[in-house]
Amino acid sequence: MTDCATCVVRNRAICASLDADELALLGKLGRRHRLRAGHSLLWEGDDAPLVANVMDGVLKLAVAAADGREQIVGIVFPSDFIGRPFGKESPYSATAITDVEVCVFHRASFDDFTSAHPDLQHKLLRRTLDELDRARHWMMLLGRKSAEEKVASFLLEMSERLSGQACDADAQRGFELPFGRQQIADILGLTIETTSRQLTRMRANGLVDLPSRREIVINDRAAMEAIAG
Amino acid sequence: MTDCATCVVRNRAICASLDADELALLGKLGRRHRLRAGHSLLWEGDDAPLVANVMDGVLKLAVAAADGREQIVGIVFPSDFIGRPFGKESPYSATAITDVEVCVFHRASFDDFTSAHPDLQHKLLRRTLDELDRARHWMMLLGRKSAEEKVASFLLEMSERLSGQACDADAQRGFELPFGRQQIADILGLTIETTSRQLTRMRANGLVDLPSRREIVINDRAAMEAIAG
DNA sequence: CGAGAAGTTGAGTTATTTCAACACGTGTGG
DNA sequence: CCACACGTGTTGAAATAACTCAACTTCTCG
Repeated sequence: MTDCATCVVRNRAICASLDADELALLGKLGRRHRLRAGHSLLWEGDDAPLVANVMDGVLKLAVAAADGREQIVGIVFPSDFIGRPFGKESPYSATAITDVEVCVFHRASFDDFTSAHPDLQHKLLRRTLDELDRARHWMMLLGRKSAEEKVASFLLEMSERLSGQACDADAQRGFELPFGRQQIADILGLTIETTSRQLTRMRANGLVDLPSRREIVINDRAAMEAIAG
Repeated sequence: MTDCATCVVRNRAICASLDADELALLGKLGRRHRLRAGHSLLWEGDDAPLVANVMDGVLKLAVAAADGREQIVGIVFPSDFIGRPFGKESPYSATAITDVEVCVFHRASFDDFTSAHPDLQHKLLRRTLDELDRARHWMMLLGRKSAEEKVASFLLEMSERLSGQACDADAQRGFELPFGRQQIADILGLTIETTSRQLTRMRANGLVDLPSRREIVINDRAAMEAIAG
């Protein structure tokens, strides 16, 4: 049994809509679970018997082609929800990018619980609507933006989403990506070489500093926004 | 006042979850409205004071860049839902592609009604989850597929969604697109020329017939699926 | 310290875009 | 009924952004 009362993401996750009694009930359904970087929680095309809340770490949602091409279609941060409630196989895989801690539920029992708790369902609807907006916004990037615009947009979005709690200006200027270059390429629909070249060029122009492989410092946010288009 | 009892899409739209009394209530909130092809119901970035169900016709959801580039991020068919419940400005425009008949609600009153009717909310959640899956699937296409694969995938998806009611094999082989070439290009993240060339090539290979500008006949579905990847 | 993974850089190739001309079809007015 | 003009779609040639392949460099970690 899981102790929702001490959950680190409780006030940000969908569970925030529940009162103490409901939380206790939900706690009986959930199991905390650790996942090492590189391991998957859901597989594309497989029946998905579970849903989950992320407590710590980052996961990617990805679709793969037969020949190995991969497109990352979503990034899951702490307090985000993973999975496909109400039936259906999972249309994408969910794989841990860092070591991850999740709160896992059997899909069927979570579905039942959700149906009985309209507030939870409402919270889930709002989140899904937000995710849909984000996905559609990303479609514009994938379909119509140049490599340079893609990288600039990516850096700006990550600087915002990674700040999370600490949303002061400093945290947004410098941050550490949880992704390697190949993963950035898979998010942007580019090759690893093009991604690397764009970052190098931005560093040469003084737009960013790259203190280490995964650290990014945005020197000129306004210029970056102008490039992102 | 709108008469939901005689609505042509009632059993397919989200309203299907409602009983007679609830339908009558909802009917008081809704207004039927006609929209000519080319006119918009929502504008990107504007506050969206309404939501709607489509009764007849087709609309596009699109995101535009300052320089005129456009990406279509969703296609809305009869019985589909349009709009962004629960606040927020509309992140995309919704524009009629054919003449359209919609059932429009003030967003605020629709939100209230939804909150009071968990079944409706449940239906809305399921639809939003489906839309999210579709959008993510499309992200793979936009980010990783070649022009040929894009066009093949598009034709197959349209053959399925346009069949709608008449889902016999004939209706899926030949169908009439509600889009012009430019709109197909905006859906696929290509130029109009590339789109045209791919279609011409498919006709030359005997994969499709193009009896008129908007008609498509898929001759070899299996081959088309192989190309779509 | 050494080996392997991850990232960068360069040179050449290619898919897609861009720019421009042309074809088709349809509706209007002479 | 024909001519013409406009919107839409097609085709061709040239330009280019991004990809591919390959070598090299830099980190990371045992």
